Amino acid sequence: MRMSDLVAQYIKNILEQQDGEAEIKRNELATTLGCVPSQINYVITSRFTPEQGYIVESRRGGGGYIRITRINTTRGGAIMHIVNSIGAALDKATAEIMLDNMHTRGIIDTRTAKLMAAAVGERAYLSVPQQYRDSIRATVFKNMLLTLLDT
Amino acid sequence: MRMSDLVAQYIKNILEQQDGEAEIKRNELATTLGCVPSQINYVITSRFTPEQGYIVESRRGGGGYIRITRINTTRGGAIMHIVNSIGAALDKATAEIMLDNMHTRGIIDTRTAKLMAAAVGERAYLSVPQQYRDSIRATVFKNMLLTLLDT
DNA sequence: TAGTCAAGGTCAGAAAAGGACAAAGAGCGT
DNA sequence: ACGCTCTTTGTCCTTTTCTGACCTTGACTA
Repeated sequence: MRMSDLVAQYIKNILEQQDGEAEIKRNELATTLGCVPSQINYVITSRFTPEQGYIVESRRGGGGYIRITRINTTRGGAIMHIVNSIGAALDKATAEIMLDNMHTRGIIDTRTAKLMAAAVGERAYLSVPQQYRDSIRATVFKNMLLTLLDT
Repeated sequence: MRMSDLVAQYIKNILEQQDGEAEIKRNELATTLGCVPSQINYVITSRFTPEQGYIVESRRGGGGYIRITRINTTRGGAIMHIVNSIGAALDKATAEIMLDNMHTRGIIDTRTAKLMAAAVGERAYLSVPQQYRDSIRATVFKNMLLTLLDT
């Protein structure tokens, strides 16, 4: 398993146990998991962004910390938030992160996540020139998200 | 025996042993079988297509992989039949008829039908030239259909 | 207040994978 | 022999992860 996944999982566990709030010490966690400290930053910037529904605060110096908070919203609010965060284009990786997130937050079930992932997966767009892919993906994704609102 | 057949065979063996799911490392497999890495791609795109009942996902970067999932085609005979009846292009009207049909036959529920309809609706394709729309729609639709069979 | 130590932050670069695509080769039917 | 399709290979590209060197911030203390 990738180090980054391990770190992400570790943090998610804490979030789960502590009701959406995890406070960690960067160096300590790095030592515990056996990685360099900057790896923690990498994981946070790649997997715990605002787009993905997290707020990250931190403090340097003695007694410093990194606090990760999961944003709590209603289902509809969360979906609208995601819809609004999608611009004219959307790449596959971002779409997958969003789906994964909605899934872990219980907004969509596994089946739905897979169905939607199939609709935005790269393999569905091979027949069309690069330049168009991310824009169709964006609209397809948004349209699907909107239907989730009235269920 | 052709290299491509060998590769296909190898993957099928794994699928056999691992209950329909094979996760491979492209470079590793290429080395094992003594071929260039891109040969693996060729085999996948030519022999593990949606029409043939396979879902393929992959990831780049450190710890990357290619995962091939075989769909249970007997259980989903009806769906596979539909997948194969779709050619390289699919217009919105036909897609909707298919969805309606599947819904009536109880193959998919209302929610799923709506979700899928959103993914193939004309609104999602406005940003792309006409000539491409029906072909993307076809692949998006096929890919989604396959996930319905995924256990 | 200056100095020191304890955090965390940044960023660039290397490494690890897989993807796309074009060109060349092999086979096969007519 | 010719043309068409399927295979094979190689080259270059993109994405994702990992690491380390160097920077900034904050608390404490002499």
